Amino acid sequence: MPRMSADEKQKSHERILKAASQLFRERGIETTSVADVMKAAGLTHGGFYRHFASKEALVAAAFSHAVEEVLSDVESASSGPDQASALDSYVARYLSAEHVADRGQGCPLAALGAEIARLDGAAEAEASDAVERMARLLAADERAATDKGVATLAFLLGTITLARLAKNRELADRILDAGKRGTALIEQRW
Amino acid sequence: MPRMSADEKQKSHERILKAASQLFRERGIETTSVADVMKAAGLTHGGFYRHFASKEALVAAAFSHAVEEVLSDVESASSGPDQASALDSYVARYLSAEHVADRGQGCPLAALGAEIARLDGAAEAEASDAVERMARLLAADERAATDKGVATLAFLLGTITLARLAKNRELADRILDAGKRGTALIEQRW
DNA sequence: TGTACATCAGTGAACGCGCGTTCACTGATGTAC
DNA sequence: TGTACATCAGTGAACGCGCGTTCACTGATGTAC
Repeated sequence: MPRMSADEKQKSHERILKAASQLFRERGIETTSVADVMKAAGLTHGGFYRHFASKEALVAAAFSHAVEEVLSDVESASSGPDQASALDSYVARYLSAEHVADRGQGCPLAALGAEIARLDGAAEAEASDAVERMARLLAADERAATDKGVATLAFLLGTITLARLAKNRELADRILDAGKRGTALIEQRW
Repeated sequence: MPRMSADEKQKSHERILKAASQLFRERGIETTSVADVMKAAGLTHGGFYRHFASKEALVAAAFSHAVEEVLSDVESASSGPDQASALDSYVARYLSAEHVADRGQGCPLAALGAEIARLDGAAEAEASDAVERMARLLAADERAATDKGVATLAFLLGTITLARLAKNRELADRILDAGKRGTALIEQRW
């Protein structure tokens, strides 16, 4: 069957990256093997090293991929006519039961932040930049104080982490409600 | 050398628990081996199963141990004469550069929350209860709305997670400052 | 209180297993003429 | 455009290694008389 065309290779590359960025967020980095990722991408593990130098390199690339995805999503929405409501709808989606359940497509900082903070590879620097970019977006009012954005991000991330720890739906909903009230408070009174 | 007295066994048990609760918070659960824990407790790995049925059981016990430690610390302080200022000083300690650096002795929800949310063992139920107890303490004003406590906890946890991702001290300090301002806002305007 | 014996905390070698990574191999792809 | 050949994407077996766990063993502890 081998070998594939250059075009096919790039498609494989993207499938690996997509699978990794989802599986790492869902199950964690250490708990997801290279073979798991390759299988999810429809390939066998041996071919992995034609695409990435190591698992560590994949971690950095997959995290970066997830961050760009989320960021460009918010960026494009908030560059539209109604910037404020675009951010509001992003916050509402962030604090939804769907986001609590769907780690694989959710916020990479919430899913992997604590784990990445322990590493000291390329992903660490990526994550630090992601925090700043995300905060700047959430600060909303142009060149205004990014500390408002930092506060909003901290609040969102903390809320979803607590909601994911809740053992039942009712508690999770109470946590999400507190999160909504909190972000509104920051929005209005910062 | 073996065997030790019942008294010595209990001391070993406590050393294992203490080492585990620190190492798991520092390095993560999956990235800390049973042998690492036993070595830190001054023992060899073989003896582990005289104390715990499995690594999973140790995880639950160590997490619980860390939570009780933190909780009794805050509880005893806030049952004193000046409850409000005891909570204030806890929040100040939580949002300190020392807490950012010292994961091993810090908040177990911040260090392990995301990782535990992915498990489905005994530790998961423990963590859910820990969220509720912690929130009740932080709500401060007696039987008042615990959603204020939930919001404060989310904010603290989110802030320390972001600060731990910061690649330099300056950014970390800016994040901690935003956290201080945010908790004060919740305290005053909730 | 002293003696005989069962218990069991701790040791360190060994187990099966899954991990990240390497490698010989395959055959379609891409290139040089 | 056609032919000859080098490249290399993907496969699947194999590597060394560290993991959680088990086990035979040790000798001090605890207990029964």
